[in-house]
Amino acid sequence: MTATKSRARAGGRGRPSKAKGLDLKETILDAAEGLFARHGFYGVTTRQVAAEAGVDTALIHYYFGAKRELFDAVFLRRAEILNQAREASMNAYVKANAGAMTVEGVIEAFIDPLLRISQDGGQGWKSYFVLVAQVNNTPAWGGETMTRFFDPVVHQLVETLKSVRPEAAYRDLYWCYQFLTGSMMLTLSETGRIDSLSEGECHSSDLESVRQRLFAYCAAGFEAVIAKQNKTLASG
Amino acid sequence: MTATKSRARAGGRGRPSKAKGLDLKETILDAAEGLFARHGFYGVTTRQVAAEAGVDTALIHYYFGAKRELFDAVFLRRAEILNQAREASMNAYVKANAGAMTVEGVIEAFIDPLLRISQDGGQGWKSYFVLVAQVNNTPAWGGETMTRFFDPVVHQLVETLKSVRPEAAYRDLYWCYQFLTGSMMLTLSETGRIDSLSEGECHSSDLESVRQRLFAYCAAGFEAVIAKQNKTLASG
DNA sequence: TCCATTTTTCATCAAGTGATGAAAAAGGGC
DNA sequence: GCCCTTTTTCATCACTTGATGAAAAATGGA
Repeated sequence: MTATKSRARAGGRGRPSKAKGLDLKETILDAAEGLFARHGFYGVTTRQVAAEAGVDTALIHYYFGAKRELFDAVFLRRAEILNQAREASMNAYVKANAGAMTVEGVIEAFIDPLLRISQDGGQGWKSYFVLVAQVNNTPAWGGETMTRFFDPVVHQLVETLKSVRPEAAYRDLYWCYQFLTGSMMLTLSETGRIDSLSEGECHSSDLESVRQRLFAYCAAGFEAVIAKQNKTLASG
Repeated sequence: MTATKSRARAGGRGRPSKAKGLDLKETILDAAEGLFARHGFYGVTTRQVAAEAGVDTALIHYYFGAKRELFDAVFLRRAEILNQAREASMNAYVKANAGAMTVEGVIEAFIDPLLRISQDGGQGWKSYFVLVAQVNNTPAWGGETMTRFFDPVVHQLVETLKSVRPEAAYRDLYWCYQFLTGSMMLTLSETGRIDSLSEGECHSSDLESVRQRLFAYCAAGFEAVIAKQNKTLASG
């Protein structure tokens, strides 16, 4: 029943220092992020967020407006950082391997920033990836949200792959991207299912093992689909 | 505000024929299934389910008890059918190709029943797959639910693959299974994202195109990971 | 036809929901 | 020190939530 009061200052009401004000906004976003990730948008109440942040309910509306706007703020906060990291990674790869790009190299440049951020970015980023994976699987408004925030970098991936394998049809590249993103999102959300399924042989949080397998897995998948479809087309 | 009254009978209250009674139970499950799939467990109220089914709210509690029990009933209804179809498909493949099984063949036997059911089973099954994909990505209780219902057939897949590639480590097979299930679930939930992403080049509902690509994609991925890990081990 | 049983409806509860307006507290500029 | 602005709290609203008990209606067996 009582609030956690973990981070907010203890005494009195009224206006605190400007620094604290900004801090509270971030504290609210952190609390909301964790809760939304665990229980989804409808599974969380503004009161829970307030309690987790150690803040009055009204303060959330003061800073963010309606509940949905709070969710959007959570989603937006890290989306830009993510896009910049991925774009930079891909540009760096293209620049460094201009003459000798491989499918696997391009895919690694696309995925690896996310794995690194998840490993080094702390719990906030872990929650954020769970959130994105959840949105990615939400039929009602998830597709639109993903499109709005992440389309450009995906098109960059597809175009780069097209330049590496000019004979590949866009249709095949988009299907393969869907397969890739499904694997990637499920992996990043670290649901723990693989832990129990493998009876301790594998661990969701072991992203180093993922790195040793996912890039090669996806690259081989892309190559196989491209080869197969071109063969089918040639013989048809 | 007013209920849809789409399917329930029009007049009077009281006990209808026994056939109608069973029908109403199914009607409620259908309505709940569609709504839960679109908006998640917390995004749906029992009143919405009642309205969609054209039924009094109290009737839902009469038949199913608490809201969560209704959800479980929805999940359970098709899980068994699904497991039987997949198990039969894999057994048939093993029997027919005892001496000459391939990784791609096994994977196809594992996935194809789901694609066929989704194509031929009507809207109810489509909703159900969205629901499963959603649960699969739910960190709080999703992993446990998936484990409870779907572990056996997954172990059957892994064991069969192990018999085809005895040199493969279980660790690799489980990781590859995770990649596979991520692709498969996202594909089955038909979010429509690939439609807008590819600007009309691909369609979520075009499962024939999926069939022509997903099996080959996953099989190549498995083979690549197995080969790479064995090479790493040998040289390490 | 009467009666025990099952199904359906109605009315309502207690708790919780998102949201808001106004007052109180704390700064900062002068 | 005074006043204007910003931040925080309090009290509360109008509504929705999941759930239930009891009454009403329909059924089927004797």
